[in-house]
Amino acid sequence: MKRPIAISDSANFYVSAERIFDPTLKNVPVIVLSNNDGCAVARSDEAKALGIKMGEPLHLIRDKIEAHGVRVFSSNYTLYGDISRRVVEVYEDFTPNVEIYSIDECFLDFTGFPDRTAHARAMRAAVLRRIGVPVRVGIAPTKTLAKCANDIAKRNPIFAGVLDMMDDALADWLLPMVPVGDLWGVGRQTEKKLHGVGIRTAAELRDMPLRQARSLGTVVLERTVLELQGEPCLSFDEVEPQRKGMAVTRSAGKPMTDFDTLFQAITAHATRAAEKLRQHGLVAGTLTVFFHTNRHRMDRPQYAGSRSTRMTPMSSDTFDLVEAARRCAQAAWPKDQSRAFGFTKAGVLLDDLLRLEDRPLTLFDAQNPKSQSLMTALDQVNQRFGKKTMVLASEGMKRSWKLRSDHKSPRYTTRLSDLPVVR
DNA sequence: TCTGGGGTCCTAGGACCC
DNA sequence: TCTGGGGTCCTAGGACCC
Repeated sequence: MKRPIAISDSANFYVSAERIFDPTLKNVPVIVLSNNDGCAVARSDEAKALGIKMGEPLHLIRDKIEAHGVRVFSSNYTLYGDISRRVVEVYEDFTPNVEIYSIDECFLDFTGFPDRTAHARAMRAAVLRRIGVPVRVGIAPTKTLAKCANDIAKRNPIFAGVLDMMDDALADWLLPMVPVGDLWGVGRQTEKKLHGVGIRTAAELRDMPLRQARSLGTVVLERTVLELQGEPCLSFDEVEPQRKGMAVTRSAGKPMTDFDTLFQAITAHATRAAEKLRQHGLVAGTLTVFFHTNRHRMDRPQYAGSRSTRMTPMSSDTFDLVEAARRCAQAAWPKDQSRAFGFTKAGVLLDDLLRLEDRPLTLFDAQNPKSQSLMTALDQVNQRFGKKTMVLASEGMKRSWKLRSDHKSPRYTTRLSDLPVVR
């Protein structure tokens, strides 16, 4: 028995969110800009009709904005996050199993509803009534097909925002009309390759031999083919996965030419990154700093610098992160002083994230005068991990006692020379 | 001159997504 | 002159180990 998966997404979500609080925005062209007001990241249908493209730079559309009275907004992610959460609450009244996929999309388990279309219509009406945001729903046996159904419902008003594609015959009828490049997981590169072997529609991709899909693309394309055939390869997952990395990056209005200016930007990014870590209750194990010149200006000297460092111990402390970022920035700064580089983009990336409470215990820190004695440290290790714990001394670690999670039994290492003298 | 057969881990880069 | 920000996953290749 196939399990029906629905995907519900909001139309032009950021614009819809702005419209909730300002009725004068209805039926007029509206766009929402990216972080630095650099380009359009959301457009109302009316704005799309004017030919304003996703990600189009603001300076290229100024004429259109003036000529057609397009209403322009800076993005307000706090607001969008709040509205997103409320929409999910409504979904939860219609199914117990909700997987949040993005700020405006959820996968919903529609198992057990005899009339799925009616159920989806009722859900749609409830979201519109309670939150004020229009949503569209696609239903199918796999995520890829559900996304596809959602897309078809979005483009064809005849479906009134809901398309149930659980029926094979219906899928057989619709898939030949879907361009292969519109599929979830098929981007520009893959589309080009598929066109090269004569595959232009979703139906043709569905019928492609698995082996050919694998060799033309990767295991990802092979999974897409299977999903199109109705075999689920992407699992429905209610629990939010632990995030793996985090980034704070910005473009600079004016090119940054000296180290102090760049470091000011890096400091701001590292500070923001530390806040974000603490918000999520996380600590970072690796920090990377990068910065580069304007890549659209190949006539100017180009330079891209980046450096990573381990955070030992793992931290979400602003001072720790800024200090690590400073060392990285200095190390990555160009040695060639003869050329003046203008850096227009810089960022701080955090990796190897861990929940604060899962962080390796730092029991002994040779740099810290208050650090505990070796015996106290051993006591704590034994208390926490019992007799299975091994405590080793090695040249491996730089500063602190650290749980080596890659070993089967917990193992602590420290530098021999860092061991305190035990009296 | 010949040049094992496993592994693992790490990194860079590509592709895709919202 | 201007041209966003924040994520995930996959692969290939090198280093290193026994």
